[in-house]
Amino acid sequence: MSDSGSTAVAAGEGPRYARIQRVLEERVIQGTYPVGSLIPTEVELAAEFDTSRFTIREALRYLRENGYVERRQGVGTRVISAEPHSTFLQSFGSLEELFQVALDTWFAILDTQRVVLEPEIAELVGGLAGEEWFRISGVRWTKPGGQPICYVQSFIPPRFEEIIPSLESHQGPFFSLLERHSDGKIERAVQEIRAVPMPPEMSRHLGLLPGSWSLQLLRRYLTESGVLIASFNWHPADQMTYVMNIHRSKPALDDNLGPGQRVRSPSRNR
Amino acid sequence: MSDSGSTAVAAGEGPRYARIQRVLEERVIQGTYPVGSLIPTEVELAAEFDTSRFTIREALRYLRENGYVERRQGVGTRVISAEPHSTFLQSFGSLEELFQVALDTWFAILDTQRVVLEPEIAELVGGLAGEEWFRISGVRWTKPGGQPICYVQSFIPPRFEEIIPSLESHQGPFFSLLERHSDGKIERAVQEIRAVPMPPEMSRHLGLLPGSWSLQLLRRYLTESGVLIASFNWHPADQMTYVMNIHRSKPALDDNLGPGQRVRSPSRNR
DNA sequence: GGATGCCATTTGTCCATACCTTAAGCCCTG
DNA sequence: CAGGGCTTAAGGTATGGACAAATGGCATCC
Repeated sequence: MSDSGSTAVAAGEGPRYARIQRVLEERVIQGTYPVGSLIPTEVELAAEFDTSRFTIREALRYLRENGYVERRQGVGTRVISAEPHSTFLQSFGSLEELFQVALDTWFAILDTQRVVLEPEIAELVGGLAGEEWFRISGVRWTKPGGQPICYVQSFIPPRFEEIIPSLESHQGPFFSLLERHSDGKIERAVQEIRAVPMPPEMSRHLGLLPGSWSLQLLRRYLTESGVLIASFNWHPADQMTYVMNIHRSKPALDDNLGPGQRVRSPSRNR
Repeated sequence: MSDSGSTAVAAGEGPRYARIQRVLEERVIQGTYPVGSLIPTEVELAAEFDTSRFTIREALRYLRENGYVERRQGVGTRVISAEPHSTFLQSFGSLEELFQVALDTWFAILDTQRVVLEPEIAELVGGLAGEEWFRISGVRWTKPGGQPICYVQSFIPPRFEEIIPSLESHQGPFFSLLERHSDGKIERAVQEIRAVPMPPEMSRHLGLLPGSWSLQLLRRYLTESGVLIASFNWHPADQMTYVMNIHRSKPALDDNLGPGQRVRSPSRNR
């Protein structure tokens, strides 16, 4: 189609570095520069395109930011992928957005216990069977005395023993308080979503009939020293939809659709 | 705490642009440069830090990439946020990752129909009540004659009428074929997750008892000209967990945990 | 008073050059 | 043959300059 690849500055519009960037990108995608190989050095490319090293670096910056190449001082620029990295994203301005409801709602603790992890639970919360963790159970409400939203059980590893009492009077998400008393910041979170029968005790607390079902959200917040907290949230199936927005490339900056969960209008029963 | 903010090059290690970058970031966070205001020009900052414009630009690049400021030629650098943009994100190398199972599994079409959208469905798929869309129903299997994984209903807007026949023999996800015949690329996808009773007809096709429950995933793929396709996936509740990984700042490049869904081992019954 | 055009300001692009840091390979030495 | 030091090559950081392009305000002209 085009005769790009010739040494003449590539056809096209826009600044020089952008044109060179497109040529280099195509060479990577086409395999002219195979994955795993080193592409020509900055000086060589500058000579080929009859430009300065500055302009070449600007073009290579794009290739690096899009995951095509990695660059190392003393080595060179190596192709690591023939296609761009991460074309779709879901973004969260903060971890609270994962749990957006927390801000407008009210949480009542029912009890706090030391519990020994059974093998099944241990696997889910990220601990070892037999360890003694803390378990805080409670119900989230729209407002004090209002509608129940979900039943919550949070499992907290034993190393936070001193913090447990202060959690009971804490406003806001538990993980943010724990993060302040932890070595490192939260690096990662994992969320698992299932449909499970609502356990009888929880049905009672939420005012549901026995045998009803729930959408269960399990979130583990992880620091470099391990699990910070793992929380189960049982939502009545007919009141909960988990919604997520995935964007191409760059998330819209002004997108306040509130990624995360939304409570379904209670009219839709079946 | 520190005496940063003085004109002397900020204490700290690393290259000059990185030190300046930290100073400027702090000024934005602290409100020394209020949101909405213009910060000093590149030339002024270069004079303040006794460095070149290049170094200042390198520092400002960081502020821009992290959503603190926006820059416009002829205007200047304006503070748009006192906190970094998008501190957590979930990344997808491709849209197929949302639906990772599709690659290793096999889809059997049960029927294709023109259907008039009822108001309730119309809202979910992103169409208007009364429109005539196409509905393709089928079952996804581990392999031909193997275990059923989920029941699928895909709703496709009328403008793709000519494509419908070729979908029946198409390998791979429908949306990728539709995208090729569409005006624009897929810009956005929305996924909604619910726990709903498995409709009786689908229970039969999946070999389940009546009254069983499902984890329902609804995905809408959107281009600039509207909905490309909307698919409902009903997974037997005890065989499905939807797992998502959220990372701080930069997604791990070598993270092949396979974000998306995983089929739970069938041993875990209750 | 309103439209138009000019001009100063500010960031965007680009150049030539220099030195530093890192990495890898080579050679010399023990 | 092994180890350490030297050389070389590459990208990383930095300077100082120059011109281009976009913007917004000001002055001017109708």
